[in-house]
Amino acid sequence: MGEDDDFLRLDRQVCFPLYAASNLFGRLYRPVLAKLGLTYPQYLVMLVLWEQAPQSVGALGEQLHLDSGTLTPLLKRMEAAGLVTRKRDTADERRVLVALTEQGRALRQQARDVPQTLASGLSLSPDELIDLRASVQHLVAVLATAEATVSPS
Amino acid sequence: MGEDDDFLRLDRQVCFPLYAASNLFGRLYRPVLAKLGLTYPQYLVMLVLWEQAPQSVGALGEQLHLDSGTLTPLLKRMEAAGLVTRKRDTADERRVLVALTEQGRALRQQARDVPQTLASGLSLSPDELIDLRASVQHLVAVLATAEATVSPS
DNA sequence: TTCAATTAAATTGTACACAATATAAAACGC
DNA sequence: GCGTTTTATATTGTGTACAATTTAATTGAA
Repeated sequence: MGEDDDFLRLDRQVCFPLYAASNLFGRLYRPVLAKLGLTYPQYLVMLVLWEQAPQSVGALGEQLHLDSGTLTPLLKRMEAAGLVTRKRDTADERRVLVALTEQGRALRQQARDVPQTLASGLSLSPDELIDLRASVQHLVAVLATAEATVSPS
Repeated sequence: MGEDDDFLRLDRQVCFPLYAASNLFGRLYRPVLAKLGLTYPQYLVMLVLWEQAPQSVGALGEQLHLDSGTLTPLLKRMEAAGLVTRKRDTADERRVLVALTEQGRALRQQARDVPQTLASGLSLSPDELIDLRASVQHLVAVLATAEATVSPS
């Protein structure tokens, strides 16, 4: 194993800590979100819908970088939980519009301090958090571009 | 929705881009790793084993931040694919030692340029990549600590 | 207008993640 | 030594992720 093999070293990977961090975040959120009756991906869907609703499944997927294969069953569970409604768009019957129920809107108040609760256990300075967020946001943009390049729409 | 609700805004979240980036990375790796007969998590296991083998399931899990519920079926598939062996540790029959087969060791050569291939499509400068890696590595350390604090061993 | 492409969701099948539980071996107290 | 506790892995059940395919609606070109 020569020098050029070293790119396979664990501590050289970006993907690896990213993967671990994402899993760890999910695990940390779980008990907090369970009190709201949400899973971590469902919470992210709610964040998107609290910004704007109704939205089509495709629009949700674009923001979350998920496709209908993931979203459809997830949204059905959220519908069963009474948080959202799913209705065919009368203007374009191919689309399904996801809207918030009263309960779904009300949940925002209960979720109000979730971010604080999580952040408070993290011993990261606000500056570190802001820098990190900007870096990862940039990475997402780059990865989304790369994805589009490989499989152009 | 007052000012203090703003922590729920999507563009304020760290977890959200992290989640998206991890998924996007997995999607980007998939076609490349498929040629090696690996999934993305399996590739990470191989990275760990290429550093040192054999290792117990628990030791693997500590490095990958995964538990036996995830690793056991994954390792069984890798065993079925002929990449690793799983043997009870004769010194402690509770443990299972995961070792590389000849094929598993040989795969490292074929994986040699996977990191380059991926990075080349990313339009991130080496410095950006190094900074990002350090930031996320730090985050993992912080998250792992938080996890240990919530549910102490 | 018609019917061949395109588009939007849903479905199918495989592979993670993880909490909770089960099982079995080792360590420990006495 | 022996029962209790702890530790290491496996199992079970739920919920994602995603490629590939299917279904149905819209668009578009002749």
